[in-house]
Amino acid sequence: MDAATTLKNHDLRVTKIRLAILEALGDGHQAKPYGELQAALGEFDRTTLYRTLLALIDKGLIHKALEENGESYYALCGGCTTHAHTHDHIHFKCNDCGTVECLHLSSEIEFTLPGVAIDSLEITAKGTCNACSA
Amino acid sequence: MDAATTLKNHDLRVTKIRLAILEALGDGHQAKPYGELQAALGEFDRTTLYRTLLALIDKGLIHKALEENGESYYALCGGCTTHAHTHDHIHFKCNDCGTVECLHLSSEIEFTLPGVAIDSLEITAKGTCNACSA
DNA sequence: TCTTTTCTGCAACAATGTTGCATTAATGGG
DNA sequence: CCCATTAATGCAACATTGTTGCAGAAAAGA
Repeated sequence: MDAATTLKNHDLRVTKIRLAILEALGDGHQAKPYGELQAALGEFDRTTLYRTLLALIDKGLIHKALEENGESYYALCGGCTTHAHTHDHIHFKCNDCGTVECLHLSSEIEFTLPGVAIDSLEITAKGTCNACSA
Repeated sequence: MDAATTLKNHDLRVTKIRLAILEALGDGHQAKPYGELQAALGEFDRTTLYRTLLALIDKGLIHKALEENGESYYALCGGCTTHAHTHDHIHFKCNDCGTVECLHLSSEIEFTLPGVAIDSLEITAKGTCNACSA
């Protein structure tokens, strides 16, 4: 399914910046920092980028993978559907190359905390990726 | 051990703002957002607060518990020593009252990712806390 | 093509992060 | 207790991101 169709399916009009963002996010298993998106989409206004990201998040097309040093990382919601990301979805950041990947675990992470009800889990792992450790 | 001694033990001079920050962070199992710290420490310059937080983090007295919507939450390194927080340390945020707590798990969370070497894990759980679910 | 609805760009402002520099305060020695 | 040294603080200034209002431009469907 192409990007334009995806947008229509989510009640979003097909516009240049939306197509450009979806293209910039690539195959979706990698998250990109806001700054990189802004640089890649320099032809568009910063406010428009900001609002477009909000719209895409709202409609479940992308998600904020992580926030680090005041910068947000965004990624396509690949397999993830609109409903909450489940406990088998984690983000991995390579300390060497800076790449942030969305990964799925084969099994869910489980644990309980006394007295509290857990709605969502955000798990960020940091280390060295395949390519950088070679 | 009082705050002044703790500071000295970590190669930090004992100053007003440092004592005030340590006091503001209370017993340490709860993380406070930057904005709240700044409001509580209004008598000090914003830059000084910023640099003092960096210094306290650098010396292992406090840590950044989480970052959300561009705001950082800070907490005392209670049991944690200077070395990295281990996999049994998580942060829980109550969606109702906004409280962020540092919690320890009885068992470490374990999982592997093919090909990558994991150095650190950050786990943030969100939901409803004990008090708010009552 | 026209109309409606939404999106975009611009202006403007708030908050946090960050650095340089001069002044002030904390420490340890005498 | 005072002095010299070293580190911390406050101020100014600027970068980046987040955020809102509003008018003009563009998308969608009839």
